[in-house]
Amino acid sequence: MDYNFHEIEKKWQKYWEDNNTFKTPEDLTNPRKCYILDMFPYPSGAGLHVGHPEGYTATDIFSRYKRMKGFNVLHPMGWDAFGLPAEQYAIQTGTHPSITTRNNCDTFRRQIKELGLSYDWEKEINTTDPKYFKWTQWIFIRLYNTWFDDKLQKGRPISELIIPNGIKKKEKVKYINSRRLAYYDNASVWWCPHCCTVCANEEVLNDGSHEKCGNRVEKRNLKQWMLRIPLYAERLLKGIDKLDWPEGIKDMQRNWIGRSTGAEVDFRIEGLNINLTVFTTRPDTLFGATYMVIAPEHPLIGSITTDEYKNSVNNYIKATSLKSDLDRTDLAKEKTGVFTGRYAINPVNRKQIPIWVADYVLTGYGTGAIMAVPAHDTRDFEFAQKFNLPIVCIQDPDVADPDQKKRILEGNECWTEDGKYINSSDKTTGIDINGLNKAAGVAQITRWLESKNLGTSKVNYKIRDWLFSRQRYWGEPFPVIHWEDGEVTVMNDDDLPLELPELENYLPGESGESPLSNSDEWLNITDKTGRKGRRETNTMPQWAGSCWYYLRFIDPKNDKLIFDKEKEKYWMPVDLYIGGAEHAVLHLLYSRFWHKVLFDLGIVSTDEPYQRLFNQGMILAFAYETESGSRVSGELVDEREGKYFQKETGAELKQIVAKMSKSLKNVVNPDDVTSKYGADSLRLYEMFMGPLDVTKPWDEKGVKGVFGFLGRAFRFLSNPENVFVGEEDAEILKGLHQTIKKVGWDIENLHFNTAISAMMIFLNLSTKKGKITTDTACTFTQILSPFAPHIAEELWQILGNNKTLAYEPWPDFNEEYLKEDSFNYPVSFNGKMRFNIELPVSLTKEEIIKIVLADERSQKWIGAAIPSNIIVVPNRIVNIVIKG
RNA sequence: GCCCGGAUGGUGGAAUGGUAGACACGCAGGACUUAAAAUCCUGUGACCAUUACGGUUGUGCGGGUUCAAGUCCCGCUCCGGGUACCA
Repeated sequence: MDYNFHEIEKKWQKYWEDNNTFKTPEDLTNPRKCYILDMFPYPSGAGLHVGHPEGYTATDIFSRYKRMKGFNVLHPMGWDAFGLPAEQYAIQTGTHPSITTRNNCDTFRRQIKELGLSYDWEKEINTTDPKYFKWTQWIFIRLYNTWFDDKLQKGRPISELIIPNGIKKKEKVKYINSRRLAYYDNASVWWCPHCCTVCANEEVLNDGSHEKCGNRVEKRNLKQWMLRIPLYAERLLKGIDKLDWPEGIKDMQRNWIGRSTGAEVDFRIEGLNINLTVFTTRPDTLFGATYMVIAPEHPLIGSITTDEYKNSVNNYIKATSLKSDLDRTDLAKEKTGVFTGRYAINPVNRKQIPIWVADYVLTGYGTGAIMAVPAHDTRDFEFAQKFNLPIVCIQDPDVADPDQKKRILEGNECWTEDGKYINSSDKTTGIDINGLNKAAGVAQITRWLESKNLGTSKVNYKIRDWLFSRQRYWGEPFPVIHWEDGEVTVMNDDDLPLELPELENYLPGESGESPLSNSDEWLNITDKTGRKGRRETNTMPQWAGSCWYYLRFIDPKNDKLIFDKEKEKYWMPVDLYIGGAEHAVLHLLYSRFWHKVLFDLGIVSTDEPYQRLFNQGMILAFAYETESGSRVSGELVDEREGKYFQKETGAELKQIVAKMSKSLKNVVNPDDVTSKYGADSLRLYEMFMGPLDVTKPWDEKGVKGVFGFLGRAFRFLSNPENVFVGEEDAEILKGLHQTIKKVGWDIENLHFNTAISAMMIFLNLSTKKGKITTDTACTFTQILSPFAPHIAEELWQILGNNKTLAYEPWPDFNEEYLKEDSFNYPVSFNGKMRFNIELPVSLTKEEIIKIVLADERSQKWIGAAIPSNIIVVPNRIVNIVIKG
């Protein structure tokens, strides 16, 4: 019988749909549950690309396998459908984004269904659906009404916030607002003039361009919604350790949070009654602090600067404010700065040190001021050299090179590693750390500072408040009203959702107002007392919907609650979460943050949302370049003897591997692959290409390979002449059970490429033998089914079964069949393999040595010499060591 | 600069410290066919032999540990990802 994949795939997709085969079990008593989640896609107008099915197939195989293992499986799909493209399209054509979104979702759903993925479509969600974003708004209200109790390291309802005595009524609101997890305030934010919206720091690329559109961004001062994610820094950091995530991703999150320990130290300012507080990770180097630097935006800059230096400092501030952040942070640029005319007192030795202003000190980190230790900090060293500030070495460096040592001791080279302190004592203050090493020095100085009330140990984090508003139309509206008397209120839960108004004009205002401000009717509101208010016109960023979608999947149609508590308790946490590494930090960190808040409020039962995470690698594609660098589409290329030529001109081309993109003319459309080879082949190829987590190039020739395998499998197993009832051949039986064992183990570890290879080996064995039993055929079909479900269902039916194999128990392997009575020993001499010898496994080491040495082939390698050592590793290797 | 990851045939890739190159692609030869496609069979790291059931060499480079290293350790090179004046 021919392998007619078109017919087979259509037939079984219809069967699964008609029978609701993959409906999530309602019964919550089965203790074996598995929540398997994909990072849901943004449904773009372009439809699916071959990168999508990679992760989806992986989770699908895992889901099908777990169902066969007897687990209750939750495996849903949905749409992260808010976002700019639909809005841009609305601006151009007037089509409402909801229409564009619906069409795109329809395309995605159709394409996904054609891949035979076993989602429970009753659980489908869409972030743009008011029934969904009602709850996104509901969570925002929770964030707004939560404060973080630092002592308990826990978020608590704002009603439990203790207001310090003596706070006046007006100050009280301010105080409360200063503690909310969500707050509204002026912020210096990145503004993209092209998109007319702000963007988060994370959305600005290294070169200062907007990630979404590629245009240059600029700073603006605007009123924005922010989330106090840094309050959860410690929790987010500690939580990482327990997670079964790739170490690389964990490190990225740790780096992003950026915890550093050190001390805050107060410096008295000469001639003023104020202190300048700095943060340092190296309080031990206080004796080497020869000057101080404050950021140009430092609040004390006005008071510190002396009259004489006002002009130059003001000019400097003006100059830096004109610089973009990009210019300021460009390391290649020379450091700049000016003297303020003022001096501070170094607390350890009472020495006067000058205070400078320089933009290499950032206002947003630490206290926005530093003590500069040029001898032991490369940035300070650079600055001191340029401005001829003193460089005092206070550590005898641990280096062997005497020349280098001399340079360091003389202050001509910077030393940031460990060493023994010198010049680090003072009689008047009574402190002395000379001779100590770094760890001891840090501890002693910190203790001394704390005892003298001059400083405290302190932990700082790089992570900043999360800019949470966008000047867009197509996003979740904030359930917030700004009243004419200045009060800000959030809506009642009962009044949610706050839906988006219909608009004629989707263009954002250049002033930083979202298109929502165009709708007067929606915008203006009056309360019972006649007080006028205006709705918040910003909308939430795209992250909002994806921050918690995994929770809604549990109970997507619940219109009373965000989800049923019992269901949440049963299904959470997500057992396997697969998606691209591009979300390593942002989505996963934001999502963890929200989850922890919900956990603190008792809304969810787990502290972390995603127990096991895996990142699939990107799929690249070959592209062809002419000598001049222009790109040639793959169809216009001839391959001859491993070289590539342009069909038209005959010119030789260079083959490169690159991201799929329109400009490279190397995009592969999954629909084309499916129509040519079928969904099972596409699935199998995506898994067979290589390990799931690495980037790998798409090669259509590889699809042919797995297509051939499926064809052979189908022709062999569907032919009654090959399948018989009776006793199975021992070799086949052994091969089958090896395959069961390997495939099961590989699926658990997401090693799909080697699982497929094992099945190929078994099929090759079977076809060589010519005949297998019906039992063997059925078992093989079962283990193939998670990978290539359509063909497996068809074969299952041909083999005489009458219902879906989706819930057939996964076959067990029998160790008995795997046992060998002999082993083909490789025999090596001095580690070099020379020949093989088949020996019974029951032999002792001595017996093995005897037989091997007696073998004539051994004589050739031993000759007249005497073996000095013979290593026998049972069932592995024999190694004979000969000296001389 | 710092943090991660990687480098294995013509290609994608296999290998709990134990026979490097499984499996697949490609290529070559053969069968079937009027022919092609499809399918099936055989061979295929390189080099040297080809009288062999032969030998040499080989996992980015240089050292080391070990009876034995693609795998472990030290020092590099190159490539990819993240991050960056974070005190």
